[in-house]
Amino acid sequence: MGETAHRTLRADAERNRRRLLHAATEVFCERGIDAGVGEIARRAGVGRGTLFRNFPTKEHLIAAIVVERLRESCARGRKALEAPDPGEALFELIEASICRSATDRALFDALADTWLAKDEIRDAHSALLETLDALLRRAQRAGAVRPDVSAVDLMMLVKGVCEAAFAFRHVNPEVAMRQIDLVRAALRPAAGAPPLRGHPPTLADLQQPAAGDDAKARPAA
Amino acid sequence: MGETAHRTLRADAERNRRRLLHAATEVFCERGIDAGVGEIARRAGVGRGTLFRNFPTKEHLIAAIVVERLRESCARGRKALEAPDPGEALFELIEASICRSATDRALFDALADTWLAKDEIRDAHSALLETLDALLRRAQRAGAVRPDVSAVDLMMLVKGVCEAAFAFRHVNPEVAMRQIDLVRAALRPAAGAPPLRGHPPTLADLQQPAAGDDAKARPAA
DNA sequence: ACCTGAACACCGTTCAAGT
DNA sequence: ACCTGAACACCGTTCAAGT
Repeated sequence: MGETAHRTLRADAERNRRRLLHAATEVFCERGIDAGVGEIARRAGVGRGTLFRNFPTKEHLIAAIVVERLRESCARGRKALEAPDPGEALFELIEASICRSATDRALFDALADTWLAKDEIRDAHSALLETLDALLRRAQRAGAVRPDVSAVDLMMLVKGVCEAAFAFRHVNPEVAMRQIDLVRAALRPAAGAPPLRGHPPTLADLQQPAAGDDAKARPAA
Repeated sequence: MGETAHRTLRADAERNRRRLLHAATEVFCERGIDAGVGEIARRAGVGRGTLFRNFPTKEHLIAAIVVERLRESCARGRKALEAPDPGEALFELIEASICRSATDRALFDALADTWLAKDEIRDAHSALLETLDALLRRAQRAGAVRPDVSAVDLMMLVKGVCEAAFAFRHVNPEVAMRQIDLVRAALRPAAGAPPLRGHPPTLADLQQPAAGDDAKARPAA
């Protein structure tokens, strides 16, 4: 298992795959996720058929990008584990995530049940969550973060803030900073504040095979 | 100006319009926003053409639903202004929003610049924000909420939490409760905590005509 | 093996013909 | 005035023919 697990491709095929991923990242950032696959293929300099040879479907192409971002984020997290101040290491990672939310938007979009159903994404996501958990526990041991929050709680909070910050990226970049400050305040060890209700959600909670899709999707009204 | 500003429709037309809105709300909740307009028309018992006579485009149909939700939410906010405890009135409204996020998802999706560009949505959104502002100031005067957050800060934070809660609605409903508690902690008047950086974003900040679309949409990479 | 673009199916939208 | 469904354009996906 490792980097070259994907059975070796012909040189030109490998190059096309990389070009497609690069072009797709660009195009999705510019025109949004609904951008046509035709433009992606054109910008990558290949035929439309080649896109579907490398990625069985548009969703798979998106998933590949998401996995890339998840892995990068995980790597940043592991580096942060070596930083001297446990609290600041965690907060700076959060801050970086929020600031990168323009480009990493796909990352956070992927943390919904639809996408987590995909195996590769779920695996990369688990790895990230474990790293986040290590960072969080370290910060908690140092007394920088309240002890009752779990990594899943934190991930959800940050996901939300990132999406909100992204939605308003054009109108006022300063609000992102303020959201970060609010997250810090939420995580601060509370003096007389009540603890979080319920019990801390665990990684396993997120990995129940998404019950929806066609099982019990009927709404009330 | 008022409720019957929309010039009177023929009886059957008015009925079709309502049926379409109802069917669309249902279908979007079940199958998501990408559900086909064909199914909506079928469930409403009208031809596809009728849908486009009432709503010039699928986006307009969605916008109509969003405006409905924004108005409802605004009404709940005004009612909360009359509740005795200023702090709890605000927090309960937030809690209600998060719990309704499954059905009100469209509401929060609409608080991105793309949608705020639409006049009707922007107006309904302004009204909601003004109500929220009144609730917030009242809670701040009562000392229940730190004085440096603005209604826009709060709206963004809640939007994020709602979307995160929605994304995990199937896996663990308890996490929503915990997110609410985190929001409460973030808003608590902080003892020795640093104030939010920058200056409080105002309603006007959100209403700059979204600069994007085709002006300066070029990304870095 | 892999690439390509014409062909297919699907969905949002339009419009000529109906009442 | 309003309704309808066939027709159009567009986009994701497939596949027979090429190298």
